[in-house]
Order: sequence, then C-alpha cells, then structure tokens
Amino acid sequence: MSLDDDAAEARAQGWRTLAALHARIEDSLEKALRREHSLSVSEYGVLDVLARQDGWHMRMTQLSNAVVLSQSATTRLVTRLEDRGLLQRYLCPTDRRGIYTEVTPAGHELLAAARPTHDATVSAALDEAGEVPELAPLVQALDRLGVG
Amino acid sequence: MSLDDDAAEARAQGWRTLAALHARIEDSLEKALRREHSLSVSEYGVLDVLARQDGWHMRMTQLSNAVVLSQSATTRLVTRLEDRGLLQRYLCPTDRRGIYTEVTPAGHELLAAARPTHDATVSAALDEAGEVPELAPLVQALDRLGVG
DNA sequence: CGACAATAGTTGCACACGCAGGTATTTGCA
DNA sequence: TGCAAATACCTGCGTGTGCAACTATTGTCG
Repeated sequence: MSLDDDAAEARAQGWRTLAALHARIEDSLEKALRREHSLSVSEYGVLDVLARQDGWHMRMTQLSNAVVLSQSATTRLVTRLEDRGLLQRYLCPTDRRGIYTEVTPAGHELLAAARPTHDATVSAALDEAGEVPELAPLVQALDRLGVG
Repeated sequence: MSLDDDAAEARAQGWRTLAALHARIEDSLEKALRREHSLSVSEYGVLDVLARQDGWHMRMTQLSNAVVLSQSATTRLVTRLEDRGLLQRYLCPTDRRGIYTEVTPAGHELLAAARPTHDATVSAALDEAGEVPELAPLVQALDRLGVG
C-alpha cells in the first residue's frame, strides 16, 4: 500500500463522515421544512440563493450551478415555485434565450417564515450529530469555520 | 438580533458550505461510479458498509440507518444488488422477521474494482473544491480530521 | 449575407426515493 | 394459553431527478 493509497483512503474516510453528517441534517431539514412550510430543501435553497442576490438577477444555468441540480430539475423546480406565486420568470432583455427569476413578495414572506425553522433545525441536527462519536469532530470543525 | 440568532445563522452558513461541498463530490462520484462500474453512490455505500462488517451480518433496518435511507428504499436497493448477484439475503435463524444480507464473491470483486475509482474521484473532487474560496476551509478541516 | 455551430432553456422518459398501508413474526400481559 | 401491541420487512403510489433529445436565439466565419 503506497502513500498515495493511504492518503486517498484517509480522504475517503473524511468523505464518508461528511456524507453521513450531510444525510442526517438533510433528513431532518427535509421533514421540518415540508411539515411547517411545505418546502423541500431544494426549494428552500433556490429561494434562499435568489433572495441573497439582492437586486441582482440570476439566469437558470447560474441557478442550477448554485444549487447543484441539473438544468431540467431547475426548470421544473422554478416552475413549481412560480405556480405557487413565490417566484417569477421574466425574459432577459438583451439575450432572449436567457431567463431571469425574481422572488416575489410572497416568496420573501415565506422565506422569512421558514428561515427560523431552517436555522433551528440545522442547529438541532448538528447538536444531535455532535453526540455521535464518529461525527463529533466534523461538527466541531464546522463550528470553527466561522470564527477561524 | 440575539446571540442565539447569530449562532444559528453561523451554523446555517456552515451547513450551506457543507451541503455545497457534498453536492459537488456526490455529483462527480455518481457519474464516475455509474460510468465505470454501473453503480450508484447508494449502491456503493451499501456494498462498502456490508463489506466492512467483516463476518458480522446486518439486518435491513440497521443497513438503512447506516446508509441513511428509508426502509423501502433499502429493500429495493438490496433487491437490485441481489438481482445482480452482488448480494445475498438470508433469513435470520433466531428471528424469522429479520433478514441478513451478505456480500457475495462477485460483490467483493466489484467493490475491489470500484474502490480505487471511488477514492480517486473523491480526492480529485476535494482538490477541485479546494480551489473554490468558500469551500477551501472545509476541505482543509476535513483533511485534518484524520491526523488530528 | 447565409449557413453552421454554440448556447439557454424545456420536455419525454425511465428510475430511485419517501410515505402510507400491507403481511408475517415475535413479544408482552392478562 | 390467547390476544393485542410491537417489530421487521415489503409493496402501491405519487413525485423529484438526470439523461437525451428538442426548440429558440445568438455568435461565428466564409
């Protein structure tokens, strides 16, 4: 077994930890957002990303990169949110292939209501994961990211 | 804005980073494993988890907890792998409700072939993510987990 | 100017997932 | 012993996702 293999195996171990933590958080987040605001994690992600681009507008492709979804998934996700009146499409004036999306007032309102749920659920899930020996180090490392 | 809100917002920021990194890695991993070994990330995960329980056998419920999937998803995932001859079910002798799963020789073989792909892809994805300013700190933290 | 390639977004299709409800087996308790 | 509750797993159904193919618009080059 070479040094490279050792390094790759160590990183694979890190990946397993990250994946396990991610799955746990996403799991409870999905349920909480669905239950209290009828939003999936992806849908919340789209609203959140768009709302952060204060005044700036993103095209569909940029959006799908930001939320790491395929173009087709993004198309339908935006359609769903548009149908619910949370989002609005409008054509890019200079390039009629491009489509901008804008969060409506209703969208901002729902996002404002959902954000506390989101943040609290993430925090609770992190606390819970902190009790699991294999995950605790990563949780601590994550908490140190901000202050570092 | 209270201290609690600040803390929750900081953790939400950490979560966004973690989710972004996870999505990137899973994305390239999914494509690489699918292309070279006809395995999804979940399928690889199941084989990997089971193979690590050297000689020890897991029940379906334990397995679904380990890979963080619903019971129904686990049932069908195991069925798929069983149909391909990579896995084998057999009834728990002492509790006939329980079902054990065992990786077959073919399964071990495929896993051995896929592991280098898996590890290399994860490592490459991590390197790529290390170039992105927002993700770099988490990548470094992850690499320090093992040596800590 | 005109045709061909490139880009942006949408849609048909197959598939994996979660939820709710189902069967089979075991456990608890009177 | 006998019967209800709990446990372990499976299945019908609806839905979100990615891939490949499609349309519409823009860019490029002879």
